[in-house]
Parts: sequence; structure tokens; C-alpha cells
Amino acid sequence: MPEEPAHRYTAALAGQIELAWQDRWQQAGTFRAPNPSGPLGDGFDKVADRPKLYVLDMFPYPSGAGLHVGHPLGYIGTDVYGRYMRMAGHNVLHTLGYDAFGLPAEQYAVQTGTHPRITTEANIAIISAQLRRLGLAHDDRRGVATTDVEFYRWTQWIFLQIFNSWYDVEADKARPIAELEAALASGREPDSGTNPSGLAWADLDDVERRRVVDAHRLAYLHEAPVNWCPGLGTVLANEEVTADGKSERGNFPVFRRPMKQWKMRITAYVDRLLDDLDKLDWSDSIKLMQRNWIGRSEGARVTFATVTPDASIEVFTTRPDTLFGATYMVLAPEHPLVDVLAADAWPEGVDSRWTSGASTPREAIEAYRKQAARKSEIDRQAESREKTGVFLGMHATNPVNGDQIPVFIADYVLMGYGTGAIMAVPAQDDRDWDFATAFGLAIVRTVQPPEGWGDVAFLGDGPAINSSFLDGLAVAEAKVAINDWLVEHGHGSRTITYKLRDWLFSRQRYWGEPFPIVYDEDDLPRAVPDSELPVLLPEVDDYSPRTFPIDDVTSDPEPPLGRADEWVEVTLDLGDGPKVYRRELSTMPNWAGSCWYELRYLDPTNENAFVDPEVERYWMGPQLDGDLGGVDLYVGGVEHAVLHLLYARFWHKVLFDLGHLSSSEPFRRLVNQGYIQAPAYTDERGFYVEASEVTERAGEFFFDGQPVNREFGKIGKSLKNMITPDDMIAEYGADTLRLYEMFTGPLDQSRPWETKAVVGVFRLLQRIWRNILDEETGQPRVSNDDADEETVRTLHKTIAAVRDGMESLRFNVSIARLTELNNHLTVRYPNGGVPRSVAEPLVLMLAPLAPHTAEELWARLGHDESLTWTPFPEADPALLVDDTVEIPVQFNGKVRARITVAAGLPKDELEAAAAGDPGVIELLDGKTIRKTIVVPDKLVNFVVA
RNA sequence: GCCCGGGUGGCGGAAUGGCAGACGCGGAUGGCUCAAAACCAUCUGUCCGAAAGGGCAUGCGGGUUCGAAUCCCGCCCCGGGCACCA
Repeated sequence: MPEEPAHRYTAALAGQIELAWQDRWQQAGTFRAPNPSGPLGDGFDKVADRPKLYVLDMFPYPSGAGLHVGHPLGYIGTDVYGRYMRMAGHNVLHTLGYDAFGLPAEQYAVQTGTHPRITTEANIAIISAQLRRLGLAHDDRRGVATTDVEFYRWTQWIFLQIFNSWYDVEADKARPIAELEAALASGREPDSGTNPSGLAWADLDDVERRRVVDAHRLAYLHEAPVNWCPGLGTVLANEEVTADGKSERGNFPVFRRPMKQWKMRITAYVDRLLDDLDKLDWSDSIKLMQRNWIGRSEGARVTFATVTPDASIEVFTTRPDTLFGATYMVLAPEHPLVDVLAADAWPEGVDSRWTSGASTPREAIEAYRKQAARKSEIDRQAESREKTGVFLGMHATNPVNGDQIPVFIADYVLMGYGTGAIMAVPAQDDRDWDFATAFGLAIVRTVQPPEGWGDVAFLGDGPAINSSFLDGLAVAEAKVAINDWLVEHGHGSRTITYKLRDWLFSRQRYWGEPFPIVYDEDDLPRAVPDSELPVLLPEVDDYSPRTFPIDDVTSDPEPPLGRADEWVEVTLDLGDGPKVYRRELSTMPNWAGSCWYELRYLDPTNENAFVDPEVERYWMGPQLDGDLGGVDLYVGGVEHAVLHLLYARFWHKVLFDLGHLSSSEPFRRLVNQGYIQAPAYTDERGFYVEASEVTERAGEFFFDGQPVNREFGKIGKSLKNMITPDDMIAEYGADTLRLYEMFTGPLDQSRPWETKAVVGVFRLLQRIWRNILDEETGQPRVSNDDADEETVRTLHKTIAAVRDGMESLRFNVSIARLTELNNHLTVRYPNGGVPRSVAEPLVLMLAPLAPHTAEELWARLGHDESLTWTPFPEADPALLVDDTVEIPVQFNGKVRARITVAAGLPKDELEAAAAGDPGVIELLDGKTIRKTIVVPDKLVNFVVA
């Protein structure tokens, strides 16, 4: 029997309402944000007097699995905020595109032969349907994908801007490379390290000059160590390499070796990337992560002479004050000096621990390098690991005391940081201590540890000892003194180093942006002219790179683009007549598109520029003195705290330097949303198993009959624990899903998914609906009577609290306060008749959170227009304060009584009222008041004995 | 290993130096009903107590303060990142 009232708020009704409103919004173009000019400029005059607001989400990768319930957390958050701010009077720009180049589509293509574009477009279609169903207020004209030809054409253009630039340290900004060429021609010295020949510019031939210029560019070719997997024919990410040095796919050996790669000179920007952090509205934790990642440290370079002339070892140290305690040295196994320095034979009486049993140093080095090449960097830095290494059979001279100290290679020293070599001071460094202990090396303390310090390194401050002229100085003083000494005697200099390395920009893959670069007969790179853009990704019949015998370390990769024979060679006229050139075969990394997509959203159809300057200035330009400009609110996962956010800041600054942008930072305010976590399960081997097929018996978890371990982590394919929004929408509707995700906690907090708790917010919508509409007829059951004073006060307190929650992105509190208001109405008006003067603000406050339901209620209350542009209710400050307040009276900080007094009672009167209260007098009997703390409107605390 | 974040009832959370546990889920009891569901009402941190009332309680240990979930120090556990996953 269908007992249910015809107009009750059910999942079916919610679904109908939602689809109808989504169609209506789309037809009306409700969420289209007009630009100040250009093709998207229609209707700007209507919003010209509003402040602008640019809200941005980190865009999704269109994975084949579609969206999971974790994705929309941020999207709903920005949607609620954007809708609220629009009602609060702003011109809001909000849209969403796709970060669509990437490995999964390519790997699928390798396996199936399906073109990644087909897979990607199908995935985008699925995801955009999922997103549309959430009712997000996006401007549908702006949602570009990084794989669109008209998008990556500009990614290539920006690459060329970077390629055709150099960093002028004097001017502290990037400048066009042509200006460098002009300066070099008129006598400017090349930057250090860019002219290995040492000859004057006039004495260089054309090719040598081009090499010098190329070495200045912000995008340049460089030998960089990578994980080379000949069996797969490609370079792998550290995460694709297993602990024992095999590829995760295929289980082939992986070798760490240098390879010629494109790099981006992000290190030229370190100081600006650091300094400008101060001006950004980002959380302190993210700023700290970026600072630590950049890793600026002040220290000294110290030169250690060896018996080989012209082959002294340069080290960077942050502790030059400990130089007297340097009892040995370590080079990274890949360090170029290793081959130069290594002795031909072991010295007489060499310690057997130093040789690893090899008969000559070179033999030991070769074996050790092989072993080190199989380890990941994370592994190599793990402090817990046992220290390994081999002796080079030779010594270096400690410049301060002339001691001959042995030189080793060891994998705990990395080529990528500092100079790739260290002076080892076991007494003041844990890793050096462990190594020295294992190899029987001398340990000399040069900082006095405190009394009773154990048999371990001492990293703290204390007076210098065993250090000649430094003795007695504290660490900071000793650093200054030794630096002066090093400079004076020509053994070193004060320097600053950074952990940040230049950005490795090449990928030996198919599904990415082709480089707009060709090589000439001298094998030097040349820019493809802007008029030849885009360089289209060619068709190939096989998406995999050429593979090699699994232990062929030395062969060079042949990326998939090499299979496009007709494409690889191209005839161009680069100003010296038509010639045949060979194209760059690698593609750009996935990060490239995400470095500038926020700019393209502003002007997605522009064919003449990546963005129109006027449009960019309107949406992202600096607003006040000291403001650097950028997106007004950027929301995304904290996993992008360093890489994406640093790369995007870097590109933005280059474009700013070259005069293409008015803003010098891309993201003015950043909020990291939390994760929705879900249980994931690993089997005995540590591999993830499909979470939906795991069963629970008596608190234990089983997969396919075998016990598995439960952990909580990010939802997604890698943990095999997908939960999709589609099921939730089918069961409750999109507004309920939106409310649930916003209700489970503040936006920046992670939370576990709990399907059975979703019903709570569904009931809230149902109760609001019932308080406003008759469930039998669907007609309003509100009255035009005035609300009573308590209801009016409750309404205004709710408005203030809801606004506060919206602005601080703590929507859970806004929802709780709306629930309280609605509960109050349910009790006060059990038979209907909620005053319209309360019902309407309630609907408007609900609108950013549950827009479909709110629109429907608003329409049924008799409004023809969408409430999207209706002003958000404002609280009357006079109604926020009550006439009387209840004050807790504490004894020694514990509440013992309560008194009710007039609000705003001054301190002395409040104290008198508390002391005069009969209950308090009784409690005070026999006690002495030592002190009284009075906080008006808050509490009274008697400190008694 | 290094860097960042988090830990409050059975569960999600509220309170950011001033009444710990708002709001919701779950649970209990009652109403309505022939009955069930739905709905409505009341209760629901824990221990002692018939009650009144009181003790304990915000991962663990210490500290600052009249007063600490909140600030400081040390530890434990969980999550994120570590440069070619996105």
C-alpha cells in the first residue's frame, strides 16, 4: 500500500528536481561569468560594479574508473563557497577542466592499441556527466582539457618562451635570450660554468657560441641521473621501482644512470620563490613544506687537495666549524672525480673492511656502483640502513691541519645535493658516525658534548675543542671564524646551497605534449617558430618505446614518437633557408599543462594569445599594494604541496618577467582540502586487494579466503578501494551527497567515508521540506504572520553563524546551525505556519549547500527567478546579543555554580553579583578567597583555600 | 630516514586559553499502529550513588597558567609528500 505522501522529499523526488534544475541552469547559462572584454564579455555591464572572485579547483585526471567520492569533496567545497560569494555580491568565476595527459591512458594504449585520445575522451565524457549530476555552478564554456590541441599549442608556446629566456641575475628576472646574445656580442662575460672552453666570445665559432647561449637558457639539455629500465625501454619513477631494483611492471632490472634530458632552471628562481611565500595567503604548514623543499642552507665550500693535480675535491658543508674533525671524505658513487682519483692498487696494509674483498680499487668501485645503481634515493638516504662503501685507495689533504684523510665512495652521499661529495665528521654527524664505526675510521670530537653524553655523535651547540684557533668558540662564532680563515687562505668560500634541483622535464612517452624543438646537423636544439605551432602529436602504430635486452645499461632510449617515421624529420626554414631537421622525440611531463591551466580558463577561446592581458588583469591582477595577484581561492589536495605548486609558481613568474602577466603569483589564497579516506586491504605479500571483495568475520578481514590487513588511505585505484558518487546520488540525490561531504568536517580535514551516516543529512532536507511544504499537496504551508521574538533572534544568530562557516570553509558548522534553526521551527510550528519571513532566509541559506532543493522550495514559495543572484540574508547585530547571560562560577577552575545576570555587566558588578549569590555564599563558607578572576559575560573564578 | 599534518564519546565532529562533547550517525525507552516501516518525543562520555550530588575524562608522560582539548617540551600511533603516479 502506497502510504507515502505524494510530495514527500524522497530520493526519487530529489532526482527529478535535480535534473530539472540542472537543465534549467544550463539553458539559462546561469553560471556564466562575463569577462570584461572579448568573446566571453557578454553581460559584463550587469556585473561591472561587483567585486570579482576567481575560485579554482585542482583539476582531475580523467581516470577510467571515473570519479570516486573523494574527488568531489573539494569541488563541492569550492562550489558552496562560490555560490555563497555570488549571493554575497561577487562576480564569481568557477569552472573545471581536465589534466588529461598521463601514463594510465598510455599504458592502456600499449596493451590494447586503443589511441589514448579515444580513452581519454571517453573518460572525460563519463566524468563530466558525473560532475554535472552534482549540480556544480561551473561556467561550462571554460572547462578546457590539457590534451586539447588548442590548449597544448599554448603549452608549447610557453615552453618556447622559457627556452628563449635566460635569468639575468643583475636584473633578478628572466629576459629574452636575444638580449643575452646582444650583450655577449658587446663584451658581456658568460655566466660561470657556461663556457667550458674559457675562450673569449670573439674567439668562439658559431657552434661554440650557440653552446654557450644554450647553457644560459631556462630550458636546457643536461645529463641527469634517471632510473633506466632497458627491458621496458623507458625511464621509471622511483615509485615504479621495487625495493630490490626491479620494475614494478615486468620485474626487469632498473639501472640508475645519467641520461641527456630537458631540464628547467627553476633554481634561478629559488630566492623569489622563497621570499614571495611571505605574501601569500597559504597555510603555514604548506609554506613550511615549500621552504623545506627548497632547502636553503648557508654554509661553506671547502677544497681538499689530492695527490692528483687539478683534481681537488670540493665539498659543501653547513658545519665548516667542524673541519678539524673531518677524518675522511666520501664521494657519491656517480661522482665524475671517482674515475680520475681512484688508485691503481690498494696501498700497503689496507684495512680489509675498506676493499670489499676486491683485488683493486677500480674493481671494488665498479662492483659497488652496480649495487648502488639498483637502489632508490629514498632507500639510500634511510638512516637506519647499514652503511656501505669502498675506499678509493687514495687520500686527500684536510686544509686546516694538513692531515691525510682517506677518500671513499658510499651511496649515502647523493650526486644531486651540494657538490656530490662530503667531508665526513663522525663526531658531529650520525650517518658519518655509523660509517666511521663500521669502517674503523678515526673519530675526533670538535664540539664539547655535555657531561655524560653517550657514545654517539653530538649535533648540538657547545665550545669547540681539538680545533686549534677555534677552541672555545660556540658553533656560530666558530663558523664565522673558519669561513674567514678559508677565504683568507684560498681553501674555500661562504656559499648558499639549496636542496631544490632543476626540474627534469623530458619523458620518454607518447601521451604528452611534443616539444616544439628540432635538432640541426650539429645536434643542437632549435626552436620551432611560433607560426609552426602546434606541433601535433603524430599517429603511431605502436605506443610503446623500443625495448632492449634487460641488462643493456648503455643503450639510449627510443621513445614512441620515434616510430612516426614521417614526422621525425621535418623541413623548416629557420631563417637560413629550408633545411631538414630532426624532431625532439620525448614529450613533456604531466605537470606542464597544470602549470598554467588557470590562465587558460580565463580566455579559453583566444587564438591570438594564451590569455588576453586585460582579461588576466581583471581576474588575477594585484589588487592592493604588496599584493602579487593570483586566483582568489585555490583548493586541492596537500599531495601537491611542493611539486605542482612550485612548478606552477615558477612558470607564472617567468611569464610575469617576460611581460605577459600582471600577476606575479598564480594562487593568492590556497586551501588544502582533506582526503576522504576509505579502508584498503593488503595481502601477505603487501599487495593491495580489491576492497569491495573483502569480507569481515569477527573483526578479522578476508579476501578470497585469505586473511588481509586493513589500513585507511586515499580512495583510488592504487589502493583498490573505489567508492563512487553515483551510488550515493541514486540512493539519496546529489544534494544529500553534497551536504554529507560538507557535514563530515571542515574542508581541510581528512575523514573516513561512512555510508551509513549519509541518512542524517537526507533527513535534514526532508524536515526542511516538510516545514515549508505540505507533503500531501506540495503547496507552501508558511504563514505571513510575524515571527515571535525568540524565533527572530534564533534566525539572526543562525545567519551570523552560517555566514561565518561559509567564509571560513567550515561548512559543517553552517549545516549544524541550519539544523538547529530547522529543529526550532519544527518544535515551534508543529502544524505548519512557519512565518515566511523565516522560511525564505532559511531557503536562501540552504542554497549554496543544497542548491537544487533550495531552488525548488524558492520556486514553490512563489518566486519566478532562480535564487542564484538573490542576496544572502544579513544578520542584524542588535538581535545577536541576549539581554541576560548565564555565567558559570568556578572554584579553582571547576564550575560549582551558575548565576544569571544582565549582559555586558562590568567586571566589579559581575564579581559582586557572583559573591552575593546565595548558592555561592554557601559554597564559600569556611573558605578563604585568595584571588578572583572575572571575565565579563564569560565567567567568575574564585581561587580559594 | 627526512619534511608536513592529525589523534576529543561506540562513530563523524563542536568548542582554538574560560561551562568539553553543539549538530548528526548509531543505541535505548516511549508514543502512533492490528503489526511493521516511516514519523514524533525523551534519554545516551565514564565510574560511584536510590537520588541529590560527586570523582574521572580530549593518544601517553611532563611543564606553563587562577584556568589547558587549545600554549611549551619529550614520546607513541595514524595519514600525506619525497622530484617520471596524478
